[in-house]
Amino acid sequence: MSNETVWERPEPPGKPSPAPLSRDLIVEAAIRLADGGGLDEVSFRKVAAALNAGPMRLYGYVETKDELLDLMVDEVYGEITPPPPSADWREGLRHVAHGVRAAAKRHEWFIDLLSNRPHQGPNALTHLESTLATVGFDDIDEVMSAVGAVMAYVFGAVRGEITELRAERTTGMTEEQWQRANGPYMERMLATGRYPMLGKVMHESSDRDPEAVFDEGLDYVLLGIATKHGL
Amino acid sequence: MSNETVWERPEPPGKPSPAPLSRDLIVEAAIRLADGGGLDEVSFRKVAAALNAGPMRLYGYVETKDELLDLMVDEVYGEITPPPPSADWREGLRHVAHGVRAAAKRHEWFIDLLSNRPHQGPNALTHLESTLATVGFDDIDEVMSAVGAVMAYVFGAVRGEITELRAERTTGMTEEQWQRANGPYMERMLATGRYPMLGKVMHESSDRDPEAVFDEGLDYVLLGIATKHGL
DNA sequence: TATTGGCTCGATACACTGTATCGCGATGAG
DNA sequence: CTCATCGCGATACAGTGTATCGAGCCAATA
Repeated sequence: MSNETVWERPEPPGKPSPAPLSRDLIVEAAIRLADGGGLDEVSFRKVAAALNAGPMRLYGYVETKDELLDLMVDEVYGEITPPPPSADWREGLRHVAHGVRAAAKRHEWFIDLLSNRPHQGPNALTHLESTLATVGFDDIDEVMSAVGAVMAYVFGAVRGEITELRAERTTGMTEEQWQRANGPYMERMLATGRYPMLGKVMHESSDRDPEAVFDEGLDYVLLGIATKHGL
Repeated sequence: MSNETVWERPEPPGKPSPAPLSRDLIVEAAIRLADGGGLDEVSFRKVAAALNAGPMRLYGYVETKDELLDLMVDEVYGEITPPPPSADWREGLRHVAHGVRAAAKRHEWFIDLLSNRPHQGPNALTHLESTLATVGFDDIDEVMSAVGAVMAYVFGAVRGEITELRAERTTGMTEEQWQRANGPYMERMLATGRYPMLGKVMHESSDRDPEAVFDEGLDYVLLGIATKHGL
């Protein structure tokens, strides 16, 4: 007869697992889903299913879907390491910029959630605090101005990168396929002769490492700040 | 007996008006709805209703909703006037930056549609062409780099402005109401003592004209470009 | 111990979305 | 006048966020 202990009992099919839930577990699951398949995968039904729960159960922990999205955003802010205190303002801002870029590349949906609501979560505030702190200017208005400009550039640049990245992925994997898909349309456009500069860009420009392009733009901003404030 | 001609026959209530339709009419209606009530107002049903048509009728002119959104975006690009040929690169880029900002403020939904797909509509291409053309650098890579950095900043900055604007509108109309609504939370946060710089910003910084802030950031970028390329 | 109260969970429902399918009705051709 | 064609839109389907409410369980009280 077989009455050995079953160490890993398979869940009875009817009631999969009444695992305890928490905000963090929900946010974690939502992020995992979003990382895997984009923001479309984040619905209360799908998140709940990923946690073996009914959709309505989530409302005990999260008021509304917008709140869940806010929590996801704040979680990403928490992943970004602050600049070391030893860094001067240029190094510090560069550190922050790269941190945001890296986080946004890990979580492509992050950049899509920027327009919804201003980010006032604890992690976002900590992130902002450390960013402000790394810029040691005396005049607080100058600090805000510099940080604001850098952040605006960073968000704009990262969004551009991700949009392009998504487009490539949609059309097909390779650059070559993209050329074949959008080539005819662009060729027709260029053939009209109304876009000489665009033609030059497409034919003569060297396609460079995205990170180098990002850094070059960032350097413009930092250099401009330094020049203007005489640093 | 009354058999006079009825010159203006009221539409029979069942069939309001079989007005002819076109892509442009549809896009125009969609933009009007979006301007009035945000992107949420743009659904095939609502757009069609605004044109006295059934929802399915639109599919004769527009393949999919994403296409409609693309058309709306391109229409906005068409509203932005190119810089005058006489402008040097700084004036030209400033002109473009202000044009984009103004357009995005007229159509707050515009900035939300940037992440979806790269903008390859005819108006967007024309816009890009004139932007490239206004930067008369010899090296095409330098042109791209400068234009890319400026556009990244502009989109990031404008998005920030609009996000803030929306937040103010959501919480309530006035700044004072906002203070009362979010004040307690922020005060509690600041009271922890973990955000000294943030506290300084909130208490000591002068709240300046958004356009001046935008211009200052833009000047950083332009100044950086000029300095780096020795102009 | 029996009962009752409360609370947690999720099934159901509602209004809405984008879009596929298909039948009706008007319009043009023979 | 009849027939065919085709554009339109009613209907349907799968999905969304979320309000409502009933069932079931757990704990405390009689």
